[in-house]
Amino acid sequence: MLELNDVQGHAAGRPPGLTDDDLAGLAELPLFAGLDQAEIVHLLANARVESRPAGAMLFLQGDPAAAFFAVLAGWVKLYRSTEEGHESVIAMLPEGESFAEAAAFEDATYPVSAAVIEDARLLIIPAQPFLAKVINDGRLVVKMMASMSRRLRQLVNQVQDLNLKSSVQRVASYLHSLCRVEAGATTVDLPLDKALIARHLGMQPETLSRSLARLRTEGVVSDGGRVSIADVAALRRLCGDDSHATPSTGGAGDWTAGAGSAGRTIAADA
Amino acid sequence: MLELNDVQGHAAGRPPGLTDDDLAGLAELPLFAGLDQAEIVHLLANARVESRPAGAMLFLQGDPAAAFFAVLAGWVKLYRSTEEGHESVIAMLPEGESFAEAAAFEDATYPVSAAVIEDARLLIIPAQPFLAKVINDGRLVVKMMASMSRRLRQLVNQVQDLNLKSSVQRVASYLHSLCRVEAGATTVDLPLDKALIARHLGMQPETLSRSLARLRTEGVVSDGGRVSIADVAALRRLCGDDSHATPSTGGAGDWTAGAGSAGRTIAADA
DNA sequence: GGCCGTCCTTGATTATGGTCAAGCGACGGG
DNA sequence: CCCGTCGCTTGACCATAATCAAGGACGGCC
Repeated sequence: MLELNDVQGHAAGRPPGLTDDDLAGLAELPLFAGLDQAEIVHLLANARVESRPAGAMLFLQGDPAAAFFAVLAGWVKLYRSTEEGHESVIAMLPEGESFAEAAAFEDATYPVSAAVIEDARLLIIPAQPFLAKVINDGRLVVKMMASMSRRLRQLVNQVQDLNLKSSVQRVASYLHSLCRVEAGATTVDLPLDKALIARHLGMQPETLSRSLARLRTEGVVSDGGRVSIADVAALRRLCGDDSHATPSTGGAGDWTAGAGSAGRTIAADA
Repeated sequence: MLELNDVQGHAAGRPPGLTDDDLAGLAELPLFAGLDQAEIVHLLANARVESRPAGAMLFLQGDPAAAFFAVLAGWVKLYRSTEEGHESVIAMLPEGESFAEAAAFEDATYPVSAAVIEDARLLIIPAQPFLAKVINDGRLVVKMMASMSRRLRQLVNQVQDLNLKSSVQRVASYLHSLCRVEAGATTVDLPLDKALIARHLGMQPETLSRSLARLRTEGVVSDGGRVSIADVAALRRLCGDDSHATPSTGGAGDWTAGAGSAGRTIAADA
């Protein structure tokens, strides 16, 4: 468990350990988009950078939410688990994603647990000082809300997909979300363990395996972590995202946050 | 479809049709909690009240989100549907709930469709003027974010329940969320059609029926819309909400928004 | 190289829930 | 009163995915 309570210290300068690269990355976060570096550094007074190895717990569901986070490098998962060992992965977050803003700004507890799934560098931002600065700045408020709104949409998608898509369709949607092209052939790299992806898609690893096998007849060939797709348009047709009223959110089911293999999924923002 | 665009008019007084009772109800909304009536009325300049019969559509997924809503009376459902006629009910909202704030404040589109499921009176609040007032008021910003945060938690719960609970457990959780007592025997009234509840719980009506039948052996007897529960504590044990780290969110799986039979589930808020 | 991990796949079996179909009771209208 | 419809329940059957179990590929390590 991290020590989230030492809020004191270095009120002025840049958080120790935060590189120029990091700063450039943060500027891509919806939360900070459009701000210049000086403003960002000002907001991040009290923040700090920490490295955590894969497997490290960041917080448990129910912990008091004193801080929120940004992933500078590596991957983090948000999940819930039952005592029988079953777990539901709510989100897998790559470099360039922030999380737990919503929980932190309330004086509430984290609604999920968070763990590092690939060695990570994290920016840890104590909530209170950050919010004090944000609340009186209209621009920041809008960004903050936009961030939360994005999460809401992701979760709505997740609920809908769990309810009315088959496992094959969910896998197809996930693969489609990894594609960087609209049509034709392409190849994507699975960013993480298949077991983890399976849980994120709400299925067992065996089912993911079988789903990929079934997709082979549709021109989707997976070899290790590399998946080659003969026809992205055909793949999209398999997703079942026909809905009948969704010309909005871009592509397929939008399988959660940072699906893009390299992170930086970030949108230009309003 | 409602006409959301006539934003002009009655910039000063109380929205026409808004009764004292309504105002008292609104003061219970997290969004308005702690504000006096004058402030609320000021915020609601431009808002208006409309009555809609059961079955009326409020907006479709993908429509531009120009306004958000509060339910003054009746019930509204938020849902997604596929062209095959399958639908996933994201939320069922009773009197005293507001919805679509998140979508409206962005210049985005609604991520779900909304329809009246029980004759309703609605407060329709055009987003732009409302937000202009909110953004510069720290108190309101906090409330707005709290509202969105609550929604996030609900959705997280919904995802987790869909992932790792059986249909019987989901029904048990739902029933438990309707209980007003912590232990002992009680009786609850199902606020809506069983078919609707089923879809909200991510199952078919037949499965809901069968789940209730299975619960009969556990002291849960349903007769029409009335369900008598022999032992609430025993019911809670069936929910599977053991997680191993959730002393927080009060009771069981927290099956979405306004579960309380009479509406007014509202929390005191921070 | 040989061994033992982990990760992934595949097969066989089971269980959960969806689908199709029939039946029942309540209600409302002719 | 009869006869619709509607909402709900029940049954039979089937599809999907979970579970249990085994085996294979790969990589690290001695």
